Amino acid sequence: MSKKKGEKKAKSGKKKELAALSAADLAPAITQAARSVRTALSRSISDSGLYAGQDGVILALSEDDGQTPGQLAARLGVKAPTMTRTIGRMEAQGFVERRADGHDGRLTKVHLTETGLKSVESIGQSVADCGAMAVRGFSEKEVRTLLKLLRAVEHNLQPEADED
Amino acid sequence: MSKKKGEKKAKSGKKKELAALSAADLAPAITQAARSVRTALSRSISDSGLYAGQDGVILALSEDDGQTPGQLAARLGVKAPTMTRTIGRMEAQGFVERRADGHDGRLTKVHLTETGLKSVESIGQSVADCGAMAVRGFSEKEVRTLLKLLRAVEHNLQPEADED
DNA sequence: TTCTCGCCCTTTTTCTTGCTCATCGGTCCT
DNA sequence: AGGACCGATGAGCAAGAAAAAGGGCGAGAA
Repeated sequence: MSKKKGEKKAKSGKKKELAALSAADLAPAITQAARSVRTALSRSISDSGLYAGQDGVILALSEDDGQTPGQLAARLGVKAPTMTRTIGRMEAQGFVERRADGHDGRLTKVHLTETGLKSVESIGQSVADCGAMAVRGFSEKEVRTLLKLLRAVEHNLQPEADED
Repeated sequence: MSKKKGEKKAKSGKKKELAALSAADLAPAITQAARSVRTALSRSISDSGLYAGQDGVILALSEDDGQTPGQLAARLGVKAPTMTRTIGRMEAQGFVERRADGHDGRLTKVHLTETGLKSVESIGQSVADCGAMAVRGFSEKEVRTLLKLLRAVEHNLQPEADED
């Protein structure tokens, strides 16, 4: 175990290489961690009848009902087509419903149904439970640090937020 | 595992509640961060002709050529069927090739082709570049901390690795 | 005032990854 | 041999992205 590969191609011998090696390990690490979280969350919310990715829609709607698909997509960090399909699936499942906006005919408001409303608590609990399990053994400070770094990573990767 | 939810998010003003709230934010945060990483990486390696998720196969094979799909799946943290399909796609793209193992007829060894071999450097560079961009502005210690916490999260979420 | 063009939002389509369940084939043990 | 086991693969379902189409609203021009 701990098969440290040490050096790779050894192009340059700068100290920056150490940082680069750590950074190179970050993409796989975050990908795998996210997969684990996604899988665990998927199991937790499967008994509520929905899939991973749908929980965010429920929770976002529970805070502000009647958002448009575009708003939901921006809020959850996915693209509009993805949100459209997710909403369609959830509408077929009976969790949400689409309503045309009276003022703007091109807008579609998404509302929670009774079923969706009743699932809010369960979903929130599942998300919190999953998160709690993920940070099991973490100190308060570590959790906050992880959150902070995660958001910083996300911010660094935003194409438009490039104020550099 | 304690499926007990017990307390809600309303009463009981304990310090644990704060942790629960932070933990509840973790799942969305890590999901979004991973999406950003995945998207950025996808863009970086798209000019090499492959998609997100294929980079790990190339890099894993560049370290140990001739691994089986099962080994690759375990190494990259995905399930075997996923790896089978990814390998099939990459084989069609000409990056890898399957070879039957002489000793065990049920084993399939995956090898890099010339094209795959030539893409190794580019892929590694893209992954490192993406990681570097993700941790832009981070100190060396912060990067290491993030890596450590990410791996701890992943470890916490392993169902079988429950030595608790 | 009315018509038309451009823009924004939504939706559709196509591609890939990923998981779960199920199947097939080869090995190894009994 | 025959059956159990392991590894690879196939089918089905869903998320997510990019490209492109459809539709309505508003602003500008005649």
